[in-house]
Amino acid sequence: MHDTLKRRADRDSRAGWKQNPEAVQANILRVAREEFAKNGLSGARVAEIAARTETSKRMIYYYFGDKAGLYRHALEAAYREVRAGEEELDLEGLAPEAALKKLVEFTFDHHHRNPEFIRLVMIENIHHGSYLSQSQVIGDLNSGAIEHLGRVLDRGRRSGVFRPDADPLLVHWQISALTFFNVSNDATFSLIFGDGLSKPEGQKRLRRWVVDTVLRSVLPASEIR
Amino acid sequence: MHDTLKRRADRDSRAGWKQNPEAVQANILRVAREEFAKNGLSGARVAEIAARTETSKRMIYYYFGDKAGLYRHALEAAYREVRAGEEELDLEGLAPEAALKKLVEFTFDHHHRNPEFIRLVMIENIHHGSYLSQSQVIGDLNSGAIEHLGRVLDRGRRSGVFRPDADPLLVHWQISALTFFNVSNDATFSLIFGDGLSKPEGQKRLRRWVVDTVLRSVLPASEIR
Amino acid sequence: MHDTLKRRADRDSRAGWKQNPEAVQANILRVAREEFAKNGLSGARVAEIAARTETSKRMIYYYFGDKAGLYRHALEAAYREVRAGEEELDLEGLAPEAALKKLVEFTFDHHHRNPEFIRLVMIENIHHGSYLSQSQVIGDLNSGAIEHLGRVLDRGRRSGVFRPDADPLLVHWQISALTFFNVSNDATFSLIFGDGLSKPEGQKRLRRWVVDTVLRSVLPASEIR
Amino acid sequence: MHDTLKRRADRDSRAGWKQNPEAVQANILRVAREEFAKNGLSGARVAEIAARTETSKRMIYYYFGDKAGLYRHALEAAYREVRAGEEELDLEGLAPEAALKKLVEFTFDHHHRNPEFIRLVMIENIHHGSYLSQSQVIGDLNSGAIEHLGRVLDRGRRSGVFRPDADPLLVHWQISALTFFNVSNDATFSLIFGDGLSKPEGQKRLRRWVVDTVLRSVLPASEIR
DNA sequence: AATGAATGAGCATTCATTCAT
DNA sequence: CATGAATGAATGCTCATTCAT
Repeated sequence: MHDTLKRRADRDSRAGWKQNPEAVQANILRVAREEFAKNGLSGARVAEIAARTETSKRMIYYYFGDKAGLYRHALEAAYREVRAGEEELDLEGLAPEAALKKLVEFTFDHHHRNPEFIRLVMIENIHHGSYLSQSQVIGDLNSGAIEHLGRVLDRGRRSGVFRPDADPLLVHWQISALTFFNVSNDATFSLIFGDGLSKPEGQKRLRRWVVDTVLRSVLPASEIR
Repeated sequence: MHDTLKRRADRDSRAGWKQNPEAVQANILRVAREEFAKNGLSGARVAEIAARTETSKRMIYYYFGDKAGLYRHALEAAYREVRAGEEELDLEGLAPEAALKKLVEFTFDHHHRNPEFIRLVMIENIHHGSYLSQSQVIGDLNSGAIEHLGRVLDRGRRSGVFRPDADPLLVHWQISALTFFNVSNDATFSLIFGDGLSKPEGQKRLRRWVVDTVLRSVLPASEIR
Repeated sequence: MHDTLKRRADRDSRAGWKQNPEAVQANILRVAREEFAKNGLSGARVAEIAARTETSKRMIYYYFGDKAGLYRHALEAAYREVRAGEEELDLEGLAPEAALKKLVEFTFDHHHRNPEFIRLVMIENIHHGSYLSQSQVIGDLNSGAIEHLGRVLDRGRRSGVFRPDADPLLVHWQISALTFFNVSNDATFSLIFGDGLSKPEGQKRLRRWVVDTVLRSVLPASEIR
Repeated sequence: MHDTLKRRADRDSRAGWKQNPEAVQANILRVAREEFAKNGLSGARVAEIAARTETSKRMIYYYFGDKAGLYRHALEAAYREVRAGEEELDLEGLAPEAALKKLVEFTFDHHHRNPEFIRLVMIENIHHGSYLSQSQVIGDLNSGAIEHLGRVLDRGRRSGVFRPDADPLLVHWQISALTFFNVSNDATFSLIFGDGLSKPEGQKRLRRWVVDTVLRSVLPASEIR
């Protein structure tokens, strides 16, 4: 072990992660994501974020420039994490229908488990996407998802289990809509129609219903009428 | 004609709708809805709302108590308007499939034409529905939509064109998800996947796709496999 | 006495000058001028100005927008006051030489008695005149001074006591330079060359010297050689 | 060649003037002078100075203690440079009138060419000379200028071309005032009376006018009346 | 001698809200 | 009912300066 590394390790075990820029930034970003997700961009308070951090308000400005910069970085980090999760999903070895089913279920579960990410995206839409548009990460986001899905649909089309005009963009849009709405609009939907679908049992039904809906939507027309 | 009414009429014809409580309140609510929809609850500024109003800041507090009260009233007004729109829709005279199609198309178009309402609902979900829950209107909202849809599905089930387990709540949820997401997530979706689906041509395709998806989802299982 | 005036008077004697916008603004401006003159634009503290005021920091922003706006108004007010002082000076009844002498002495004394004004002008020059240039008052400042002096010089030229090419702009410039420098550079000059000229006796000598210099500069060339 | 010197030379030829204390300090001082002249003492930013420097913020504190210390050193350096310029002026070989003329012209031109120095002096006066008073250089500044001028005036007095009561301090004061004001108050004067005197042609007129004024002021009284 | 990281006190400014008339 | 004036508690942000290596 190098001397400097040893010293840093010593320090870290003593004074925590201080004098360790990456850790400080990660710590700030984690708290910022929570606060922005909870209160929105203008609703979040820099002082509150700083207070919940292991460092000071000053460091937020040192690393992220201003509140908007912090928000942008938190948003980027959230997107990057999601992207990383999607990468791990291996659909190539499955039959087309099973692969599509798995993808929908994964997305449904992912969004369900990550309401913070959903809320950040809601907030970003409230702001007309103006912060995401300034970010570097947008470019990276496009490629993957559609291509993955495209390959699955291709295979299904060739084997005749999917309709020939199945469009990966539309299917992805549909999966997104159904799994996103489930989290994003839970509050108002429950208020108006009761929380039956929000409870574990309801979520199970909903999950099956969503999977079924997506699969049906890509079946060959002949299979239906 | 009563004296006071006469005076009011005089005043109205002179200074417009001033000194006319209902009109003043409506004017405030209209501006408030726009501002809240554009900037969110904490993002909206009472001063800005007042400035765009034909009256003063003081009147906002006079009629609505505080900022939260104004927001709640604006939200209620928006929901009430939507509700009124749904009432007008007459599905009883149509065949089940045509009725369902019409309902989906109506909802799709309505949400598309009323992004302000969509944004208010998004904002309310950001706030966990805590303002809608305090409102008087929630009670009125439930009944209608589901019952309407329920009757259509019933008729379809009886005539065998819809699957026997078609659940109006799930179908309504699905229609909401697809038509809501279309407006709510337009910004981020366009940013990531291009704005092809946002443009008129894309919206047409999407509309057909949504209708198709919903209809397929309620077909009898036997019809598919 | 009108009722409202009476009420205001009552209030004023009770709660001071509050609810009296002009007085509040004047009070703020007076303190602001002192603070800006003492510490410069960036050196002055809004909080400090507010503290020395009879009102609050909030009112400064209510009436003047921001710190720069307050500075601009304070600068304008100072210039306006000077202008008003110049107006009172009546030179028309005096012989040309006596009139010029009186003008120089008046300017010398005025600047000497109003170091705060001098300092504000110094500060404004440090800022390249960018605030004065945005102000409305600049236009009013030009006309008077040069014209007054021009008439005096005209009379002197005609009676042969002043040189024919005496230019009011240059003479004014000269008077300004000598009387302004006396106040503006007192600190450094005293430090380097001793404070003899700063003390009352020295100021008397300087005043005579300045008057003499100006008068000599406008004598006909023939009178000198 | 000593080893350490050799190393330094190696370093210097590689990394420029780094690791060369005098050069680093000079570099800092040059930038500091510019920034202080442009923005004033409180208006200047240590971070900005450091950024425009070839070294770091830490070095500023290492060499100059704090912001005030840096300002003081920058001010001193500026004065020292001016002083060095004055030394070079050789008036001894000229006739008294020619010598005085040359001195005035030199001062006028010098100030015109060195607005940064003028601005530093303005700033120091804004601060009541409190930094210059702590400086070591003040002592050196006095002697030269007045003595030089005194010898010229002496010679003129003896030959009868200058008035017997011509006081070198007053004449110096006058030269300073006229040439300093020309630069220091250019912004506000131009704003109020037009920029005619600021342009090259105007500066020529002003220069002649200033020389003329100073010369006339020291003529024997008998010569005038 | 040198550098990136860190700090706390302070600063200009804003906001929802209430007062006085 | 209506309106300009007034308020205090925050809020985002900056600055000179020091620490750790």
